[in-house]
Amino acid sequence: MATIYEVSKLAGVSLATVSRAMNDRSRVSEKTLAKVMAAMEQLNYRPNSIAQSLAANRSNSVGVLVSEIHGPIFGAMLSGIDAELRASGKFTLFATGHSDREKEREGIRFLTSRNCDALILHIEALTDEYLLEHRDESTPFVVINREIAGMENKCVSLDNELGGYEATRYLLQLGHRDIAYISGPMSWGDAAARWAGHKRALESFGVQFDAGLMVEGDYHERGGAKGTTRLLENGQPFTAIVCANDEMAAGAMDAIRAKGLSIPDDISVVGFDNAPLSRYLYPKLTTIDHPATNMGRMAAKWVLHNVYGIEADIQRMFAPTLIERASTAPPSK
Amino acid sequence: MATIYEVSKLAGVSLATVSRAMNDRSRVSEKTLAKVMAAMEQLNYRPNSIAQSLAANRSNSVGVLVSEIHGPIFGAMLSGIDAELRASGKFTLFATGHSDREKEREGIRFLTSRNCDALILHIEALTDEYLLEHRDESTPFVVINREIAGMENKCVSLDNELGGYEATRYLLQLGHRDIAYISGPMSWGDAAARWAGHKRALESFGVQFDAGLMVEGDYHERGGAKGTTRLLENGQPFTAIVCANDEMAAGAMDAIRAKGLSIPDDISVVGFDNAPLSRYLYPKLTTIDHPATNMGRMAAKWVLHNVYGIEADIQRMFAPTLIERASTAPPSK
DNA sequence: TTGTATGATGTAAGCGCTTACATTTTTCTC
DNA sequence: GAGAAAAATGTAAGCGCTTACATCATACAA
Repeated sequence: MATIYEVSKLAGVSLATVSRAMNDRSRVSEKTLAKVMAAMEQLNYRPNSIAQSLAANRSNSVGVLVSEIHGPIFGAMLSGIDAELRASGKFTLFATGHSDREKEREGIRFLTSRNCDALILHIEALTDEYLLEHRDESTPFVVINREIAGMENKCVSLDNELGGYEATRYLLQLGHRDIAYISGPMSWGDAAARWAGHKRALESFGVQFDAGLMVEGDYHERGGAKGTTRLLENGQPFTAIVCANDEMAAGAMDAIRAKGLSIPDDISVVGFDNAPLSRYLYPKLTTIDHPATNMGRMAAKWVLHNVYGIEADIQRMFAPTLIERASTAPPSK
Repeated sequence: MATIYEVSKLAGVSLATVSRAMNDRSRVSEKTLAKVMAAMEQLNYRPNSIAQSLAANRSNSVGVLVSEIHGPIFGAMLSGIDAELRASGKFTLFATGHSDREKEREGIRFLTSRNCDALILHIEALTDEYLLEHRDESTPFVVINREIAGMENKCVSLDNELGGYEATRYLLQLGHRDIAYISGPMSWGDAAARWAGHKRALESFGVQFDAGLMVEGDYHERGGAKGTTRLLENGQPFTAIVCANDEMAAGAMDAIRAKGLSIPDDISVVGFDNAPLSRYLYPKLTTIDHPATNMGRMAAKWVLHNVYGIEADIQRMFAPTLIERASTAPPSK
């Protein structure tokens, strides 16, 4: 493999000039630039990116830590990150945190040990406090899909409260008044926010909140099914149910059908995330779209802007939108 | 950040000894090792992995090129790769190829430009010829989910023919004899193999293959729906349909229902891949499991073994298995 | 004792770049 | 056309490691 040294010799210039020709063309005369380019071409020269990193003390790579890559939205997220980063010639280093506190910490260490210039973190187990403590450490990071008080400027997140609001508002507008709700684990920020949005929607329509129509779920299909069964057997009637994510909605649908009820004639169902699966449920699920790809892009842009000084408009907060499909209808009577 | 130099000074030994203490303990006396470790501890020394890469001419990172990360099985695949690679301290560099020939080529160049020690390729657009031409280039690679004649030893793949066989055999065993088939694009190796398996199953049960029951699809939901509609309107009766992947099966289900037929009572449906969506279809889809995670792990092991000399058992070919769910039943009459 | 393996450690030359600073060349001003 | 500013180029010192080779210490055999 040709090195910069050979190029400089062939072009009849110094090392420094070749380096400048690559990194800062403005500081090289046109004639020289042409000579250098020709020499590079002739030798099929490819700069050694590792050597560049060492000399420049910048690795041009950013680490991405994702909780579970096979989850419904991480693929989309990673895809957005990759697109944006690659367009600027930055490498994406990938690692998984498995929603486990120790593994997430270890993942960060691992990525950091490769001298990443920045980190994009999609993590669930590490506490806000931990992140706040490390906010000023040498490797800068953005947190994606999570809102941390005290470091909002390092967060790219979804307006979950608004999403929760929109989901319920849609049902209210259809005419529903008895609306059940299955939340995510309430200790998670997004679950709490979605739930808060639900209550705000009820309030704004003057509907009294009924504690008997709410169950705390776990964001999994099983939890959705169990919660729905419980609500159904409670005796408290309802004509619609909002689930704090699509997987629980899938479970809810099964549970509803298992009771011999039909969707949406007897009960309307709304999910959250617009995960791929939501399009395949029967009937297709009305849900709240999670702009994961765009959020991924934005996290990448944040890094490009804040770490590499590349011009970019940063949008921290994303507004989710309702996707109307077939699992909802006006209440039957 | 402390460097190896400071460690050597504090420990009262030379640079070389510290380096050896890190890389090849056997060549350092116990006493010295202890001193070095103590010094490292005291300085909170972390080796600079970039410098190591440059000096050792090995980057300890492997590039992974995936066609579409948000597709149904790539997440699982990447997850397996990451798990295996990280366990050996190797970094995973990620890039996307978007199933486009030029982008895949560019993705390989991009990854290679970071001096990856090896590449794991999940690509669709680049031709066998291209890969064969580059098989002996400086950066070794494995191809995942694809079987290339002439370089089988660099391929980790699924026995698609067997999968196709199993899918149809299952229906035959249930008693079906009129079995429709929607293939993937026949120019793709896996689509052709699945189709071949289907025909072999028919043969082995002495069922005459009927060209009127086969449609070439595109691996997408729409294609599955359109193909099924066509078959249904053909007039040629059938009691079961095999789709060469789950997305087409989803489309097929919609088309079948649109004709007022029921699944599985009127028509049984079998998919292929066991993608997450298959569990959410209604009724839940009987399908062929694609062991993507294990194949990812295996591709990583291939690299660990062939590039880094780490002991590992390599299995090139994976056998898919049938997952029985609710979309299939014996023919009604 | 001397000689010779053997093992432990040190010396120093890179790996292929970037970049501060020095030097040379060009351009501009009057 | 002299002098100064600006632009282009060169020199050389690293960046933080690995590793071939040299050196030194120790153990053991004859």
